[in-house]
Amino acid sequence: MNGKRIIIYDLAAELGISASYVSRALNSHPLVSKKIVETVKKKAIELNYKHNSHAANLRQGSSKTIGVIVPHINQSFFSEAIAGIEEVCFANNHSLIICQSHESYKQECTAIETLIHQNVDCILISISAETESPDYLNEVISHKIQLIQFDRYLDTVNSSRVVNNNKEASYEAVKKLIEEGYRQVAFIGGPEHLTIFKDRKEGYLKAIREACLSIPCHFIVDNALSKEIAVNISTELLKLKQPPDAFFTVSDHQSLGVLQVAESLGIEVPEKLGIFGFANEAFTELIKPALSSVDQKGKELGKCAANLYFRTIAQRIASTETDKKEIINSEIIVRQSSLRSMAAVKI
Amino acid sequence: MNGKRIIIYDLAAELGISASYVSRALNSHPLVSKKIVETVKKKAIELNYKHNSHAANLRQGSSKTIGVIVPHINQSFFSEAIAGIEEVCFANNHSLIICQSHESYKQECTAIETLIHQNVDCILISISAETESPDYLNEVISHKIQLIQFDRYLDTVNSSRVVNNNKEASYEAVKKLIEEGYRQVAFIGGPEHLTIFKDRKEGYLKAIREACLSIPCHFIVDNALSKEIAVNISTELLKLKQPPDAFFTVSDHQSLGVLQVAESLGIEVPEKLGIFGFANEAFTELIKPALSSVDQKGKELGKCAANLYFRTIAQRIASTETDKKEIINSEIIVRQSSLRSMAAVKI
DNA sequence: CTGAAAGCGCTTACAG
DNA sequence: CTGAAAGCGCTTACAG
Repeated sequence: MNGKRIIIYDLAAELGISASYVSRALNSHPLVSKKIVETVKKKAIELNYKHNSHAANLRQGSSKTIGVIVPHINQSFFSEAIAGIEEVCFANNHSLIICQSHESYKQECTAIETLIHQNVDCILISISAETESPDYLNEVISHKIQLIQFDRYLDTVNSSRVVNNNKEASYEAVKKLIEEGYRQVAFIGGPEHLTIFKDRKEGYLKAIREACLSIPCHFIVDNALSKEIAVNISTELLKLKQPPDAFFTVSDHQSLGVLQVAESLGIEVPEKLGIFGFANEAFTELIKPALSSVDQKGKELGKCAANLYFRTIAQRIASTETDKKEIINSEIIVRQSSLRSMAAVKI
Repeated sequence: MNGKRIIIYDLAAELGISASYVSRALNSHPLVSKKIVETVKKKAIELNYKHNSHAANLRQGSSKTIGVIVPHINQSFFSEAIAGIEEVCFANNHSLIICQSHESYKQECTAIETLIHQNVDCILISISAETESPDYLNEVISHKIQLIQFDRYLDTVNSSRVVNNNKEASYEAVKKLIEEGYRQVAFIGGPEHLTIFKDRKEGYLKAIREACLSIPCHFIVDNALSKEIAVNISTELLKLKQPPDAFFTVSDHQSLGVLQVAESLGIEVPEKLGIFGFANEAFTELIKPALSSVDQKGKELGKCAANLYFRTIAQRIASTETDKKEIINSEIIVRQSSLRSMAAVKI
């Protein structure tokens, strides 16, 4: 191994043909005979030649790279979505750059900047809880980079998007709680500027309304998207004279907080308190009582989001003409934490 | 917004200066006056100019990008390590490309190929369970890309590396089990060609030897790095006439499997069976009984690994001269699953 | 079927 | 302090 990287010109010199021809051969251009393609590729391997994507990208104006930005890579839903995106990108011969916003608007902007500098062809994003302004997302669009939002999105931005049937899923989940006989179902929500959390709340409200339950307004808390906040809220509510007898939360971590508070206060779940989470994190089926939740089908959603991009470029349509809204149906998973009737039987 | 991307020449034309000067100003070159730097940067923002990293990289021969390859991004240890790497990269103005091998050698090779094509300056890798051959890693080195292995490494490859004190940690963990009075401690290990698993096994053996315990050899099982396999093995062992009274496993998922088997067989943990895992996954403190484990200090380890690279380039040393082996001390976390004495007190 | 030449957008050694 | 020119490694329209 000598010091220099092997480039197309080295191959050309070795083979006694022109660099352009080598390039075409390497790309299996139809006008190059199979025999030459083979010879060139063999020589490339022999000399340990590696294609330099940056140079090709610069010339072609496309990086064949897509970027994905999520709040956290270690949450089940996001890591599954990324697995789905990866699969599709891989099948389409594109690279993937994964960034985390860590729920911070500032870090999200940095990630977007980086991806623009990297000249990605498309950005798939699930926005941070802090993000309210559409400015940075519009910046992406103004740079002719395809933008696809998934799960958490801003509806003030014109882009394709893939989301779950959040309203319906929440409605079903809360209905399950009501069917189990819970009457005072509290709600712990997320930031209101994110439509998915607004939708989950609406689903909750619809189920409550339909059952003609009267819920005190302090049982409905928005903008509480963390275990810590959920712990504080549920502690407060459960110590009331007239406490809620169930919680529906927009994330599993919030539900986990509620569960731990119930435990420390000696309130039995599901007998005295029903709990229903959202996202079907890995831990939900491991804890006791196992937590009821909503499976968002992250992998399927990720695949769908990525396919949206590849379908668009395959059809060579400008992004603005093709803003698609796709819905992935989630699955209600009822476990012990919301099964009062079963618990009664068990005793 | 018109269709074309704004480039340095556009700025130059607008400002009536040369492109080279604009480039220098944008990079705050010392020979350019503060005033001009400011004017140029202001104009850049005004025209919505974005630096094209690919072009710069091509010219400079460095991409200011580092790649990281891990088996799975959604395991606590790896996602923490990535968070640490991210932090250091960000502080040093470098981008990060994250790839998953999904424990597959083939996918790992693909990831390495991609990163070479992307011209990354450095690859940080924790290899897949399947990886036995050093060929692909050596390929990285032969392309003058810095290679740093962390956690799971191949010692047949010459590279810097950062690992935990696996042997000592395992020794301590098993000693804790022995101190609690467990005498027939079984071991469920990982692939033997990975040194970290060999080390964990050695730590186990050392503790066993030191306590002069005699363990039947079928209590020691290698190459069983998944929950499913651990379930099979522990089912088999626990049904023996003379079953083990404790398990030490090299991952938390294996321990989880053992725990679930114990539960289904009606074997009380920790009273009749002690369990000790490894990695301190998020679920370990959520399940019941809470699982004893070893915290690998993933974030610290990730930071250390990334810093290894930045320190090297800061000192402009060829990689071969600087192969460093760094050790991150892990922390033994004793929880209910291995605390027989406490359980006795409780009753 | 094959090659010479230009150009993607940037940086930098060289010259002034 | 400032600019003209070359070049990073590739691809492709053009020409033959």
